[in-house]
Amino acid sequence: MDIKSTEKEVNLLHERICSALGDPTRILILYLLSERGMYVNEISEALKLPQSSASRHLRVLRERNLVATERQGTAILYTLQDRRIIEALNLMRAILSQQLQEAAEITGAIQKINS
Amino acid sequence: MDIKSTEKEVNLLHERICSALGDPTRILILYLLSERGMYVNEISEALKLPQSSASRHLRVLRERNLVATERQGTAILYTLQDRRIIEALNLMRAILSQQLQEAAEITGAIQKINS
DNA sequence: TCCTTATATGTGGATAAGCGCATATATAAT
DNA sequence: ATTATATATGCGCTTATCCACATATAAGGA
Repeated sequence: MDIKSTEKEVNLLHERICSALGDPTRILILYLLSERGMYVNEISEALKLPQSSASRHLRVLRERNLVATERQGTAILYTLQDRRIIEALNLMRAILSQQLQEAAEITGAIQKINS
Repeated sequence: MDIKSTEKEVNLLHERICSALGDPTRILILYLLSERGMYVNEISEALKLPQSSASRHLRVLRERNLVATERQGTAILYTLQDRRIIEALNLMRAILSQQLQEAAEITGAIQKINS
């Protein structure tokens, strides 16, 4: 039951996307960009981040080809490279909301027992 | 263009799934489990991991409700909690394979120019 | 050219993640 | 009770990540 080395390489690449998603701020950025392209300062204001932090997070996303950039004068517009990343995030959101619902049901059941 | 605090909380939870996916070994484990339930030692052998590493990775996945456990005698069977996580991973894989394809086309074009 | 705006990066410090070794715990069998 | 098997955890170490401050770069306008 071994994993082939080629498959391992794909999964290593795979990990490049996943670890980019491993930071909550970057998830928020992706959701922001899913609505419209934005400039660095817009993002840093929306998320109340120091400009340098926003820039660095965006760099990670760009290095992993999750966002694209386009210079417009002195500003740089960041946009989603591939909207399917939002689909992937929404799938996780669906899993989460089900977990939360189940947790609430358990909490409710416990409260019933205790009352 | 502010993010509501409730939304922020959801995204924090969200991050719990994503950061679990942020490790290549855990991605491999999830793919293994997508085929069938497995015991810790099976996983550690398949991935050539020390038993303690496999156990720790599985704990992370369990704490985030991505896998479920069931004791069977002295062994513990790990299974996927929600197959949609594999859908999410496959979406990322699709994004990746497109990126790789585009990269190959660029490489090919450069080789043509240079020849 | 000098100044302003927008973005990127160098740096240091704090925190977390991952690893392997050794050891502890839990179940089952003799 | 002792032993064997399967899994989990304590520990120290190394490495990676994130942050915020200050500074650098890049483009545009006066």
